[in-house]
Amino acid sequence: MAEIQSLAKGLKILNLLEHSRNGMGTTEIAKQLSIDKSSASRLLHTLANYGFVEQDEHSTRYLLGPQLLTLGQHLLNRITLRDHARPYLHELVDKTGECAHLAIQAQRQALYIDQVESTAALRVESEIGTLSPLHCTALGKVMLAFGDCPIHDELRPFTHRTVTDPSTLAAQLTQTVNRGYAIDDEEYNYGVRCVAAPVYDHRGVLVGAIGISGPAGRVTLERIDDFGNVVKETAYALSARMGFDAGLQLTRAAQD
Amino acid sequence: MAEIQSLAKGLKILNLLEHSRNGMGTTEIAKQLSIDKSSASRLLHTLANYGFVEQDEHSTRYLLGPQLLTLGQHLLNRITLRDHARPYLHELVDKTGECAHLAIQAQRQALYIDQVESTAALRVESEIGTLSPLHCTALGKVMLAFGDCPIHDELRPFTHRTVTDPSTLAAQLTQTVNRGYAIDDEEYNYGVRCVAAPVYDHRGVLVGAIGISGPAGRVTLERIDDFGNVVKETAYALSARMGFDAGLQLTRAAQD
DNA sequence: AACAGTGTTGTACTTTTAGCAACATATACC
DNA sequence: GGTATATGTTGCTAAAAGTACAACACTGTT
Repeated sequence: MAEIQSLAKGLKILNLLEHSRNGMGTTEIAKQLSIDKSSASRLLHTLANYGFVEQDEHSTRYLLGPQLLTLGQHLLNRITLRDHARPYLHELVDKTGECAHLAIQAQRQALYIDQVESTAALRVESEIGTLSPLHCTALGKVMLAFGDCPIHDELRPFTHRTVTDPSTLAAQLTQTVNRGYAIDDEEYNYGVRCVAAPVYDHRGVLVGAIGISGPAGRVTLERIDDFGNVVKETAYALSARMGFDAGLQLTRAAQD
Repeated sequence: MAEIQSLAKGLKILNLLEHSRNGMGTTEIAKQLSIDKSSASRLLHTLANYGFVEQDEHSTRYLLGPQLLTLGQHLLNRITLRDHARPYLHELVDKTGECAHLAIQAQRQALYIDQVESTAALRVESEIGTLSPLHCTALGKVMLAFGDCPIHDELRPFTHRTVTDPSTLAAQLTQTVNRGYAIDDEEYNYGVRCVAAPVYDHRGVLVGAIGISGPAGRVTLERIDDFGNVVKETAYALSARMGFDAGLQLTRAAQD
């Protein structure tokens, strides 16, 4: 197996910088890796050009760059969430018999990134990759209620049940927080009710929402609290799978 | 400035993989970067050796690797908002000649966590670590306008200009969102005007605010829009430094 | 079974890179 | 201030590394 040595050296530099608190100088890095100062200098410039390292202040010491953060976050938020969520979506389908969805927030909307269809004959069709408004979908309301995005846009009506009054919506969101799951009662599509709950990552940051949606005839208002609790518990299990630790929040709050 | 080309290619692969949800194959990567399959293959092996990429399941497609997460997290823990903000506070002082501040939200108040004093003779004294109300300071208004915290407390007056009417404040906050910066026009301390703008982190979450404050004689209402735009742009640059990418949301939506 | 599509190896060619300087700049110490 | 020590960057050429073109192994498809 061939190795591209120049690349390997660059990667070694990154690993080296991880273990230094205040950054390292060109010479220091060169010594650690047993390469010449000039090589280290050129490697560092290349890394800096792509944002993988950064020169601190007076163009002296090098630190890890923001690009690593971008890539790392990207990895964390996208790849893991969807993969981890899949079995939980199946679990929801098994327990409720309805279609299950996973969404994240994007462009102030809810972006559906995964879906597991129920085997039931009457099922709600939906497409992965579509954007839906936040104020009238269960997944969207979860993001408004548990997330950090203020309500910027107008509350456009889609059905006669769509909540268009901000204070009514605010009250609903408070209720949503209290009960731990959000409801869409035919507010986006006639004949469709949805329930959704928040998914957190290891830092306790809201990363998405999972939920179910089904015809109002099956997802009745009498049963909706049972559905809600199932979704809530499943979402909580998924959060735990993502490394979320409820105790962590308390610790952090105490610190700040 | 010399560039190590092999290293650059490896880094380009990482950037490429960021924008693909399901990973990419060797051939696909090679085409995108206009390099040979064999080169791509060897570069990928090297990246994989150091954990920067990973082969998915049946040794076919490549994905971003866990090492990026490690480095990214490391960076995140190490570098704080305050460290990042400092040069930008200096920049504000240089450009405006006024005192610059950094604040975060804590306990429903604005907590001043850093300050850079201007060299001007008439300067506003302020102490790091102090808490100020949200409704009558520029930094606080930023948090109300761009953040997620509803207005809980009563709007206590500090000067005769303090806004105590909730709907007036709400209108001001809408205005604040539209123009991108907040103003405190002698609403907390007589003779002091402040301007502040929001700072976001890599996830697009509001993490704090930076702003300037100075005597009303220098920070006049005529000049306040100029100050505002300077603060806004500087805050935006700081956000970018924190990993915030305004285009990210669009990119994400397009991919899935 | 042939085919189109991957991904990984050999090998000779040629380009890039490493190492050695010199240079520029910064910091410390009499 | 001037010398000394250390650092970071830049020319230059030998030498080593990487590239391209194959051939090969493997998969799934028609």
